[in-house]
Amino acid sequence: MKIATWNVNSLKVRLPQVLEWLAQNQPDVLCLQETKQEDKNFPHAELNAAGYQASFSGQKTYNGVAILSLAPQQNVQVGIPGLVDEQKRVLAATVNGVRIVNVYIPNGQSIDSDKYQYKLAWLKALTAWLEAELKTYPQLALLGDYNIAPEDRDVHDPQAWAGQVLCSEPERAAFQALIKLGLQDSFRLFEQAEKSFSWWDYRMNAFRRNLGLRIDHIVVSAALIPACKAARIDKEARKAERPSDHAPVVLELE
DNA sequence: ATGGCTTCATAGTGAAGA
Repeated sequence: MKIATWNVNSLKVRLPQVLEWLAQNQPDVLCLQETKQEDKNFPHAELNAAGYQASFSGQKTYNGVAILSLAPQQNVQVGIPGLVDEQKRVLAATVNGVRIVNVYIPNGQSIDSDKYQYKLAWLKALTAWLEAELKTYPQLALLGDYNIAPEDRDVHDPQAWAGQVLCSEPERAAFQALIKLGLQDSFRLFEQAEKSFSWWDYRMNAFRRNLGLRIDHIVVSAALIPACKAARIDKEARKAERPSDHAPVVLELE
């Protein structure tokens, strides 16, 4: 089973690239973030024709998540139960017995912003929900755009980013709080190249210069660890014409 | 250098992303 996550920064713009990526990679599950598309405009037909079923929770302009899968999805859940949030950032479904939780964690903008406080409160709610979700679904993968670089090695210039949003201690502590639920960052289960990133700014030729951050993750429960076979970031997708600023992250399971 | 690029939105001295 191959599962993946990709912040596509507009599914409308990126649909041809998503279809091409599905054809080339044949994932069992692909979680999308920043679809920026209302549900009424979701491209069912094109994805179905490619062999994929889809659940989705979108809105105009911002946010929006979708889960694409070859196999049927059960117990689809939209949003974090009990959290009042207009922003469409969470979608969960069970596929082949694995609980897939797709998240677009808030960006936070800057540490002195209200959005940063929203991010931290949101992460607290996510963690509380996942603690319960893990009891129901021991085989669980949390995939998505976390908007957190967990360690300095996930940052091209740790000194420049020190204390900044995406790298601040409270955000990293929130990431570790998720890990403490009994989860692991699947990317780090395997040897990886130094300076492996999943996002590069559109500006300043950042991709060509590999000035990036690793902020997209696939974190898995203990029960799934033995099944993990390989993890990688697909930098090729970032080289496309008119790419998303994020690259897909892929985990292969037995 | 608080810029730079891309998207969606509207026609803004734009907003937001990361």
